[in-house]
Amino acid sequence: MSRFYVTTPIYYVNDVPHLGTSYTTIAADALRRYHLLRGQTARMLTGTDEHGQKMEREALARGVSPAAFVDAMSIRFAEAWPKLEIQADDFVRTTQERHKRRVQELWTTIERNGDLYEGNYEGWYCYGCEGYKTEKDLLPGNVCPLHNRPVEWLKEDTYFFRLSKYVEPLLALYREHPEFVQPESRRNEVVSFVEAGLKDVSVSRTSFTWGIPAPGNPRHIMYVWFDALANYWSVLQGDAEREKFWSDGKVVHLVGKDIVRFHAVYWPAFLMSAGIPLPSTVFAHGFLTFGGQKMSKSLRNAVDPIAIARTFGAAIHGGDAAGADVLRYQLLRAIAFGQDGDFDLAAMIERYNADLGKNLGNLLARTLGLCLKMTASKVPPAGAPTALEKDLLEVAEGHARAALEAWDAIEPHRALERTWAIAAAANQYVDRAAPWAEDKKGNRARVDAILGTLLSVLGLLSKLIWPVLPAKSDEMRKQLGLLPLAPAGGVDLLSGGVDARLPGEALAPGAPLFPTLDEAAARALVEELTPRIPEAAAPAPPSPAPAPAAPSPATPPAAAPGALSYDQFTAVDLRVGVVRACEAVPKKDKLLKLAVDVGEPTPRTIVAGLALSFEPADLVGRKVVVVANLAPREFSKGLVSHGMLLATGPSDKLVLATVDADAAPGARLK
RNA sequence: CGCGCGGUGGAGCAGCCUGGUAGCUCGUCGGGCUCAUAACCCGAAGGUCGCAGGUUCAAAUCCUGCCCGCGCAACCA
Repeated sequence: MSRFYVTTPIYYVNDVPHLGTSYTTIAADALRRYHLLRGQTARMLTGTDEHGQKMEREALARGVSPAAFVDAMSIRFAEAWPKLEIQADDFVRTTQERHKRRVQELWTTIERNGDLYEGNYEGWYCYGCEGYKTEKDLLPGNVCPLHNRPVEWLKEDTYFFRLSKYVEPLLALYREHPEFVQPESRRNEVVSFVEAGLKDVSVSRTSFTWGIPAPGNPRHIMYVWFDALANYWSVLQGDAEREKFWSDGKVVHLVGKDIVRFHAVYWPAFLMSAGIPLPSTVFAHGFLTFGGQKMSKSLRNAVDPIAIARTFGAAIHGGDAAGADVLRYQLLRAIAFGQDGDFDLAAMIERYNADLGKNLGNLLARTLGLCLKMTASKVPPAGAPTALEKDLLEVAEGHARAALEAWDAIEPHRALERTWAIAAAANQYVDRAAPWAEDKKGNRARVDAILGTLLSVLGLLSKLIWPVLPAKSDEMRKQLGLLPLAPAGGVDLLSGGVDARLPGEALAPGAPLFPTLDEAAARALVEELTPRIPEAAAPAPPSPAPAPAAPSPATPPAAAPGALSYDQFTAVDLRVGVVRACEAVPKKDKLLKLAVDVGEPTPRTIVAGLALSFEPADLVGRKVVVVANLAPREFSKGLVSHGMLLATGPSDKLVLATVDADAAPGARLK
């Protein structure tokens, strides 16, 4: 019996379960269910990534221990997924002992095989940024552009992994197993990245403690990616049956396209080094937009997939599970898996009405309605098939086969397209066969043959939809007088195509499976589900006053909003400046780079978004008001602004704040 | 030379890897049926597959160049 093992990335515990992570996790669950239906032993893993310096800081900032902090955060993920009808077989947390122990073993193996060596990571370190800078990030004189002060050359002890050794083995892997990275566009990206050569990577840090210590040298904490990637493998270890998923199964890592490189380069290299078999496939899906808008951080937090499921479920009188099913369907049907896509509420409702309501739902309702009238809601005796029945069955089984192939190729959108083609064919068939006309003619045998065929096809459909719409599959099967699917290992429930039903079995017609939403209901639903983004996102009118260079999150809302103390005001160093030179900034069509004399030995470089309102030449000689003590801001390599000009108006009709005639450059405003 | 994605009937998309009558959903128009969730079925209108070259018997599909959108990145400091 073959094994199938699918994983999602482990989500950074400081994040929330949003639409993007839900998308990956739903896809993983659908694949798990598909393989179960095929009689395979299928296993799905998701979890949370809980280590790292950022986590440590975050916890300390709240005055709690990192361990307590991640406990509280992780549970939000564990609790979210079942609400979307996702049933992971395991939920890994990188802070779990079972994981840590195995990662340390992995480390030891790699070290023993000679692929780890101690060295030190050297670089320019900015204490302000708390991070290393590369040469190109720096201004002449090795000054950090953000903090306007010199960086220091620091050395930190670290272990390196000999990634450079694996260029050829990795290229061979991609060549011999083109399915290892999918889709192909991502594979090309990875191949060209590796072809450009690989440098050894630093895999430990000594500057923080919240992580897994290196065996034998606990001063070193494993770099988070080393720790995190290993989860897919670590949680299977120690149990003979579970280990077989890795050693003798198909292993699929589902990832977002942003983290392909880690999964398709680092991870297989680690495994090669340790002599552990490689996963079968790293499949990268695309990114989602929401109603055509990019998923900004605030939007991402505002769009709650669980609320969408709940609200939709209520709107169709089906409960949370029904709503989750519809969300799952929309995500997997409307977006080509592997490509970027848009999630649009109105489109979801439209597709719900069309595909789920009018096509599949109505097919079930009309069939059961016919049976109620003509067979007393019992499965009729089998009848001799005519060309109509043969055609339908042939078409249905052809689509079913194509759907299975699509699932095998990890193309849920195609699998669903083919599945729904069966329902469409069955609707056509009802019209052609016209059982109501046969009934009027008193042609019992024909009526029985037709309705029996429809019931069989509906039975097939109830199975094909199960990976994506598990709750609705159960409901549909109940109405058809069938038990809910409970795939048991070893039996391929989809190999048989259309199964005939036993005559006499009772049907149980019920409420519409997918009641359609009329225009008013649809509008109300979109209205209700459209996220309200907190006021921060509202476009602020251009203000002549600079925002105070606020020590932001430390002091939250308690203080009177907007009111500055006198001291705060005087902290803003406003000075008179004279523009000495001005030029456009290449490739930045809104920006001008100015040299402004503020009474200092050399004019300051200030970058301002004035290009839509002024020609560079018109500004030379103008007297302006400058915020002189604003933190420097880097726009691109080497282009740093040391101050801000005051202006007002829309961006294409700005008016500069200025002062009367006599003020000298550098004069302070008060 | 920053990275990536896209441009296919009115709207939204698939097809492109593995060239061979341009497909799906919605919308529009006409008809049918009456079992069904104002549903379903049939038919029609509507497309220079961004542009220009090239390869080929044959190009939406492969190659080259260009144009136009969008996302990311450090574009109002």
